[in-house]
Amino acid sequence: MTHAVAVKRHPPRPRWKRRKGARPAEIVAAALQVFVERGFAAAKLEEVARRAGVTKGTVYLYFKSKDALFKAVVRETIVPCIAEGEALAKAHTGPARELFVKLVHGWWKMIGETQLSGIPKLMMAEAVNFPALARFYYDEVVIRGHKLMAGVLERGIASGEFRAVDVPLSVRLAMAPLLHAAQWRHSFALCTREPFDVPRYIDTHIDLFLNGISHA
Amino acid sequence: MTHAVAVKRHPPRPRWKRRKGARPAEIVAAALQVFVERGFAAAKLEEVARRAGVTKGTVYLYFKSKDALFKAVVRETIVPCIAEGEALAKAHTGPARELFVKLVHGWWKMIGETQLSGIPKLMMAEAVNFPALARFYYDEVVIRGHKLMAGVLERGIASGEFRAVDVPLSVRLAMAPLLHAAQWRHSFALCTREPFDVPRYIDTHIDLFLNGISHA
DNA sequence: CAGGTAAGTTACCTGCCGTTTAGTAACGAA
DNA sequence: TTCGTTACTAAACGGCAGGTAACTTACCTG
Repeated sequence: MTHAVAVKRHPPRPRWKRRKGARPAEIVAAALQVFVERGFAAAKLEEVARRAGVTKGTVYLYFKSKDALFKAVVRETIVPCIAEGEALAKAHTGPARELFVKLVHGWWKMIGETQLSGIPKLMMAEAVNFPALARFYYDEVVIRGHKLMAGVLERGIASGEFRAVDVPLSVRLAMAPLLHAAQWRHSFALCTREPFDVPRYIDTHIDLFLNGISHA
Repeated sequence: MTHAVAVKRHPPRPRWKRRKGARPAEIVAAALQVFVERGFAAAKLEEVARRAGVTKGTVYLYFKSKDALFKAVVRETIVPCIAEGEALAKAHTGPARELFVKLVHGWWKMIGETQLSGIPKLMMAEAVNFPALARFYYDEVVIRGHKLMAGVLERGIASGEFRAVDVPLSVRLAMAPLLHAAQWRHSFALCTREPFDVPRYIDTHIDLFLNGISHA
C-alpha cells in the first residue's frame, strides 16, 4: 500500500519498450500455448496478450483478427514440420519401410509429444464451427501430410516391398493411432492416472501396420 | 399473409400444450442433435429449445443446467450402447476373434455411422475446458468400453487364439481407427469431397489388427 | 532538447448466451 | 363455469470476450 510512494525521479525506467521486430513471434508463441490449452473458440486474446507481455490492443496491432492469429500459428509451427517431412522423404534412399518408420517417429518427436499435438486435435475439434479455418488447415496441412505418406506407400508398392493396398485408406490407417494418441494427451490423459506407454504403442502400431501391408 | 385474420372464435386452439411426460425425452433428443452439430460450449440452449418445440425456460424446468442436460444425453444414448456391447460379450460363445468382429461392427453401426459418433468426438474435444464432464464421461463410458474390449482380448489370449500382447495398449490400438473415423466424419469430411470408404477401412483395420495379435 | 511518429496502453462498445424470474395460460377438479 | 395448480412463456440480467478508438509515451531525428 506504500506502493504509490515510489520515487518518481528522472527517467523512471520506461513502463514498456518498443520492440516491433520481436512482438509477432512472441505473440505467436503465446498464442500457440493458449490455443493448445483451450482450443480456438475458448482461447482468450486477453490471455494471449498477457503471456506475450503485452495488452490485447497490441495483438490487434500485429494480427487483424483471432482467425489471422491462428493461421499465423499454424503457418509457423505445423507447416514447417510437414516441410521437414517432405525433405526427409525426398532425401531418403533405401527401403520404404525405413522411411515409414522415420516419418512416424519424426511425427511423434516433432508433433505428437510436443505441444504442437494440440493443433491437429483442436482443428478436428472445431472444424465444424469454423469451416474457413478447417479448409485452410485441410489445404495447408492435411492434404500435404496425406500426400507425403501416400508417396511412401506408393514407393513401397513400386519397389515390391508392400502389397498393392488401397493407398488413401492405408494412409488413414497409418495416421489414425498417432492422431488418437495426440488427442488422448489433450483430453482424457488429464483425468486419469492410467498409464499410456506411447513409444511402445507407436512401435507396436508400426509393427502391425508394416506387417499388414507387406507381402506374406 | 392473411394469416393474422384467422378466426378467433371460442377456444382459439391453445398456443401450446402441457406435455410433462414427453418433454424430457424430446429435449434430450434435440440436445443430442445440437451438441453433435456444435460441440458442448458452442451449443446454444435457445437452439435446443427451438428444436424441441419449447422455449429456453422450459429446458431449465427439466434440467437444472447445460451440464445436467449433457449428462442426460450421454446417459440415454451412449451408455445403453455400452451396455448392449457388454450383453453381447456376455452372451457370446465361440472364438474371441468373432466377438471382436461383432463388437467393432456393432460399434460402427450403433455409434460410428449414426450421429452418436459426435459424442466421443465432442468429449475428446472439450475435455480440457470441462474437466467435470470429462471425468463423468471417462468413468461412465471410456472405462467401461476399455474393460469390454480388454475382456475380449483376454479371452482370446486365454484360449490361445491371441498372443500374450499388452492388453491396455492393444485396446487403444483397436479403438483408435474407429474413433478417428468418427472424428473425421464430424470435421474434415465436411470440407472435402475426398471419398472415405469407411466399411472397407474398418474391415481392413480388423484384418490388420487380428492378424497382428494372432499367433504367427 | 524539442517535437513528431508510431508502438503500446486504456477504456469502452457490442453482441452473445447461460441462467433467473415474473407473469400467463392450459386444464383438471369442484 | 370457476378456480387453483403448475407447465410453459417471455423478458430481463449479468458476465464475458472480440474488436475498436482515443489517448500516452518511448524513442528517433534534427
